[in-house]
Amino acid sequence: MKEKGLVDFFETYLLKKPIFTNKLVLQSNYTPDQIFHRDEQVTQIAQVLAPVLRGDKPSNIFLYGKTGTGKTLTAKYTTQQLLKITQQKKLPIKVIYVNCKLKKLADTEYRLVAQLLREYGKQIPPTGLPTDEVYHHFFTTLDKEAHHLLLILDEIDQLIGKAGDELLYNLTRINSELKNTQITLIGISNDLMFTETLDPRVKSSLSEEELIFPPYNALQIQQILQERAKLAFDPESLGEGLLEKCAAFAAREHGDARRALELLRVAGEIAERQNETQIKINHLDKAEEKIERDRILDIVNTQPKQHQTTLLAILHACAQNTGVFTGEIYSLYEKYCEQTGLRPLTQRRISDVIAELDMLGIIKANVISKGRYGRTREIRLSINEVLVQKVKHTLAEELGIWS
DNA sequence: GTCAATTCACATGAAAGAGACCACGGTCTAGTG
DNA sequence: CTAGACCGTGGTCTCTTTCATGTGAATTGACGA
Repeated sequence: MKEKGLVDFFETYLLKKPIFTNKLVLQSNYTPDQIFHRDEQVTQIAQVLAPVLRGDKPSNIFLYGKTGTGKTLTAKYTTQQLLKITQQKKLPIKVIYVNCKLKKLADTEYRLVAQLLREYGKQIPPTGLPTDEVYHHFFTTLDKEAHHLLLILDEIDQLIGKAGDELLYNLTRINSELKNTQITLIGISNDLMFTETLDPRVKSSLSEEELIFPPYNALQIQQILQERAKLAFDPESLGEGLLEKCAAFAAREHGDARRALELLRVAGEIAERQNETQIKINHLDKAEEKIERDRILDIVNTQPKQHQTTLLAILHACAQNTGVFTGEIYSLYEKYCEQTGLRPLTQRRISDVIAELDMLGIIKANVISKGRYGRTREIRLSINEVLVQKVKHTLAEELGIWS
């Protein structure tokens, strides 16, 4: 009577006292009514943007800070508050938020402009049109109705990395070409060194105002967690010292509030799944493990075959966590390619693939010079042994390599 | 022993090609009145 | 006459190759003490 068992399960599930009262609050896209420990930044942004209310063009702003320091949140919050006023007073102001990191959405020049046009209700094909034409379309759309556009470009470094800074130059220049409409850019970046790589012209016009978001400290994260936890959980379901521990975890990693919230959410899910009514410290530990494991496995599974093969070669070569070099990896990789019938890529490409895997945090690859014996990358694993075995297994299965 | 030149094994950059995907306009074809 | 199928052209985008240049310290070998 399998069916009966399942019905029972669902029924008892419903009867059970839920741990979460509102899970959405812990999701990263949630904007709370009140922002903590970012008063200074909120006021500064507000001060810079305020002229827009009188119809003047505000300076462009650039927001820096590591992940989870509340940049996006603060920018969204401030513009939302601004919009409340403009709607009351019927001022023609529009805010568009674009996350440039989202693949297939806004990670190239064409796609960004197409995405902006979509915000204005125009349908633009995902590809096929010349970029000039899309720009032209954008210009006429913008200028048709006099208004002021606040354009928030999140993770702008990703966009520039791929599309070049010409795009920003075009955007900052638009204002002189449009008659009725003005654009103010709000750039957000995780990378503090980002503007150094920009064309000086772009740099000076883009970062007329700069704002740095310092990491939260453990106490601040704790308060943020407390406020969210009030909304997200039943007060009794939080174990003793839980939030403190959670905050400490996150503070260890450069004060990443997003991570702290995720940790709390996953810990809650684990507790719920284990039929417990309270989240305890050990759930936090498990949550941390699970997040890391899921992240790595997710990355590994979504990599292209060539990357997977390269990674497998690295995993096998770095058996005792000793450093290995690009050359060794490449010959092992070639062997695997032969086994699976995959066409091997050139060493040049594999060199880049290794660098990409490094960026993803699965391996650690440092360029070292061995003097007379050349220059190469010394590659080490940066995931723990248990996970290595798991990844190896997944990859071997995926690629059909057994050694 | 000192110091500059050499050398290795790649790293790193730039440019260009291949192939997938897509829009658009023109042409062809079959169905309809 | 018209809607839909089909084709060629021209565009973007990603992944890859090819060619060229760069790099940093161990090693080598000339030189002088």
